[in-house]
Amino acid sequence: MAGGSAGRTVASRVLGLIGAFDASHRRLTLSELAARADLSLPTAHRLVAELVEWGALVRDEDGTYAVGRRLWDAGLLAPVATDLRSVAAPFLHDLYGATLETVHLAVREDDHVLYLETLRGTRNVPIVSSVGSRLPMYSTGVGKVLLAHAPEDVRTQVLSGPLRPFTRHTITTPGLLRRQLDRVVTEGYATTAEEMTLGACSVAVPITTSAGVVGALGIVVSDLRRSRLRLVSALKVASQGVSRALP
Amino acid sequence: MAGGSAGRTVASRVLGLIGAFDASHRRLTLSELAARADLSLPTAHRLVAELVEWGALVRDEDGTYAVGRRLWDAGLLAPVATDLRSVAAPFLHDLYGATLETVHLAVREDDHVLYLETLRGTRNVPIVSSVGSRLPMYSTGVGKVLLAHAPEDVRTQVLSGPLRPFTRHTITTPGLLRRQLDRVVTEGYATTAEEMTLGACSVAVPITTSAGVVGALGIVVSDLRRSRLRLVSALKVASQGVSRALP
DNA sequence: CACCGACTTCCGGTGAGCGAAAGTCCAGGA
DNA sequence: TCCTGGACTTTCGCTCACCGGAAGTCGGTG
Repeated sequence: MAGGSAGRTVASRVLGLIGAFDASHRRLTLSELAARADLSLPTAHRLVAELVEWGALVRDEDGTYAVGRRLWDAGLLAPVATDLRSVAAPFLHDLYGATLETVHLAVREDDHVLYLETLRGTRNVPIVSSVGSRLPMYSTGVGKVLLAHAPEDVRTQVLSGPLRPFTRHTITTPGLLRRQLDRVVTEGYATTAEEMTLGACSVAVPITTSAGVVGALGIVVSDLRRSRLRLVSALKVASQGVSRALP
Repeated sequence: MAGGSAGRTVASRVLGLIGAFDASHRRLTLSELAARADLSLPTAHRLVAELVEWGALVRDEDGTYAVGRRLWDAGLLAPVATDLRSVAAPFLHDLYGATLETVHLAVREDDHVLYLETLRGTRNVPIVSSVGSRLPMYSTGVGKVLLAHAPEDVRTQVLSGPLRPFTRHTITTPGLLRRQLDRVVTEGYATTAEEMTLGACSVAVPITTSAGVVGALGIVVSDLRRSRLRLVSALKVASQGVSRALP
């Protein structure tokens, strides 16, 4: 068997096909799938046919492929902070009802924020996060909260890593960021001002249990100047509620 | 190679392992996985190790396996009525805010109801449905709505199939059920009274577009007698809103 | 300490899977 | 109409990844 294909297992090829999809590639043609999974066209064809038959992928009438319902089912069974999510759900709704702004529940995953839930507000604020998306910690409200309460090695790593600017307001100076994080701990909440997306500001608070900070609640608005204290109060109430209801 | 294992593809074994998990089997030991996927222990061991390495499964510290974060990610990319879900989300929140009861968004999948979203109310009403669950159509509010507006062959199939009773109030008489469905069409909403679960009643209305009925909105309460008309109004308002916002 | 059940590793035979190549299909232009 | 190019589909024979019996490991238990 020629070249780089030797030694790869069938399982890895199947997983490669599934992993070929991502948030910006929800639909792929067979050729794209083959290329992204690094498979020859016949191999991709054969495996994809089997995945479609099982329901892991679906083939659209225009010939493109997408993730299928059966993988959707399987994914829902993943124990991704299930306790936190189910406990927090009603409080997220309360927050949404009280503010009508975009509300987030997030946890730390290594050196990124993982968004577990987002309730999208009706106002016209640009939102880049959605359920399942991972964003940097230094440029988001929930991220700053989680980073401020993360173990020292994570904080060091993020602060010493490249702080890529997303907008002209993104904080790219480690010293300034660290001072902000210190203040997040003492004041109990974090804010961002157009640091991830122009036109979007955010506030966030930690969810604390006896085991420490297990997640963060955040709200995204177009302008913080007037509403900051009101939003912080609402977030703190919700966060207390979640903490109390957690096992 | 001996026996029934011949002819099976590696891909089918991998998918069998993923499919071994379901709502009542979220965690499985290696032996259970092997048995449920019909694999020998060494084969299961080898494949599972590869799935864990990729992130499709996770191994808990107690040795049991569960669906991993990477499959959760992939599942979120599935185009499972994404338009309907995103459009309906704010209206579901409105409904929840107005009633504080459990709110459902569901579509028909063959002869079952598939629950796309559920917002769980704070009242103490027993709820068996959750996102991704499939329930019969004849014993749920959203199910009756979707069945009443389903193609005739689906209606016939459900009515002639076994109507298994879940409680003593489940409707098991095809004639009675058909009369109810006719009334659902004329009155524009469906109700159930402890037909799926004792202590849970429901109201539901269709979401209608130019292409016909594309889904249903439902509310679950402990008692319908007083609030029926109020809930129907709220549901109809929300349903109109979703219809208008759908592409 | 022997036993048990569950998991892990080893290893030789073999058939599932690989990709080159040929075939099919369709859309767009000459 | 025929040609052309691109994308997908199918065939086929070689070969190496995979399978499972068997043996090894490990922790718990009487």
